[in-house]
Amino acid sequence: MCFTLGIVDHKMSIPRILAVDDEPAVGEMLRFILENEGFQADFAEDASQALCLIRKTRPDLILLDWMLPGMTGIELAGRLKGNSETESIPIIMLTAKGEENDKVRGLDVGAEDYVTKPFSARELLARIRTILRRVSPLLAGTSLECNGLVLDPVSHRVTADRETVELGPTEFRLLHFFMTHRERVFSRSQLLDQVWGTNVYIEERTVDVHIRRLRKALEPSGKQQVLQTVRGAGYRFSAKP
Amino acid sequence: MCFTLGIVDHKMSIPRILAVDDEPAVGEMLRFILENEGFQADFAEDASQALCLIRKTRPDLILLDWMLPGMTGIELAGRLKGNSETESIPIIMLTAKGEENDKVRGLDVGAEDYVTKPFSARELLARIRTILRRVSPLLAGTSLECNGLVLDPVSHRVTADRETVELGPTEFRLLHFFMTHRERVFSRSQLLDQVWGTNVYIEERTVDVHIRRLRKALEPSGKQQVLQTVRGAGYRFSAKP
DNA sequence: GCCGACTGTAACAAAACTGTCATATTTTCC
DNA sequence: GGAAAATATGACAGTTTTGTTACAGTCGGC
Repeated sequence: MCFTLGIVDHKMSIPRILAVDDEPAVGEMLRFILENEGFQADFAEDASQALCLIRKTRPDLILLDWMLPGMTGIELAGRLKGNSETESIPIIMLTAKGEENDKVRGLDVGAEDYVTKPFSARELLARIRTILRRVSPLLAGTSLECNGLVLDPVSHRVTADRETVELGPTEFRLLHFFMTHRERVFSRSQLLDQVWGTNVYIEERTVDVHIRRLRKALEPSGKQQVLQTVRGAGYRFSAKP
Repeated sequence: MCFTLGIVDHKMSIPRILAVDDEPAVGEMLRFILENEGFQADFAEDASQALCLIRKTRPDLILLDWMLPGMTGIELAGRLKGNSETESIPIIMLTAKGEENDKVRGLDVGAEDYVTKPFSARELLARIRTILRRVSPLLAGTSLECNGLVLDPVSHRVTADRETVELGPTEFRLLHFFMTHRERVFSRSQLLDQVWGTNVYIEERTVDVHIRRLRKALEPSGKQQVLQTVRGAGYRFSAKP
């Protein structure tokens, strides 16, 4: 079926998320977080703008402020859920603290989840992933790509020019971190903090060893050059030589 | 003096930012944004924890919620600004919307800037950069440019007309220093102090050698002319021939 | 309890960087 | 033009940093 094909096609690309909030600052914050995580982010300030964008961009998930001028978030949610074209788009409601009882109404109206403001970036992302995984597994993994090197967090798989690359857990996390923080030097100690976790006391030279393992795993594909040594400073992931 | 050496050393490293907010979700959000941007981020939930962390980590900048349990943010700010050890640490106050008049009090107490919640990540980062640039340009980490010659402290990379220039650590520091202090002559002894560090006793002629190496590295691009010899005085970085 | 995969550490090898010196080369001033 | 001073250049050996490998301990599954 052509329609299905279209959907499938779409599902292979980067998840598109629409944030709706009357506060532009919140919108920018959301967009920052989402884009940083590799999602495609759109932002609408009110319900009509949201509807327009939904029609145009067909988001895979919607973050919806409960309180909106004109049409409230709940009304908008209800309308989306009542329309066969849009009813399958999952919605996460954003509610201000203390509006707990509203959450029931929000859920009643068909929202998949709700998050109270102020929310933590990590929590929000976790919920987004959970829902995307449930609704359409192929989407949840914002797969990261860098000329032929692809890392898919969901399937926990790395490929170089379509060839599977075998990595241990640490190497995977290391590569994931690098691919989300490109063109930037990190000292061994920073890497230990960010990839191993804070307050772990591990020899700095251990980082070298894992870099080595990662390079070795990438070697068959020639992609090991993205992991660059910056003498005296640390390591860097970069597409440029 | 040893103390001075420490400071100089410190200024070359990554900016450390402390966020203080009684709402853990906000703290996580801040940390997420800051770390993602490459800052070193710490987080404190209350004033006493903040004081402890300030003593321990010596942050380069503090994000301070106006409203804190126990001691308010303003009180804490006042205390920091009253202490000679901490008075030079810039503070950005985070105030809730509608507390506009409080902003004056915040500034009175010595805060460098204020941001109203909810804030946009981009805005917050922009203000942080502005302040860091003002307080200590070396920390801000924006890339330096001079007709085609670009030095990016973040990726620790130098390019001349888009072509990567390979530099050793000392040459990198030397160029970095020159690009942040253009159109000015420096004697060999000044350069040794500023680039190598104080209390290092090294032959002055050594500077010549590193200048030579730097020039050689820039030669392929023809950019070596920015490093000019000032006979009898030292060296100068200049865009003009 | 055994096996295999994974980690961190240590030790050695290789590579890169550094400071110094000896020797050109240039500039300045007489 | 020539001497003296200042700077440029190239080579070298010591040092530091990084690469690489081997090994032992840990953990989970079977």
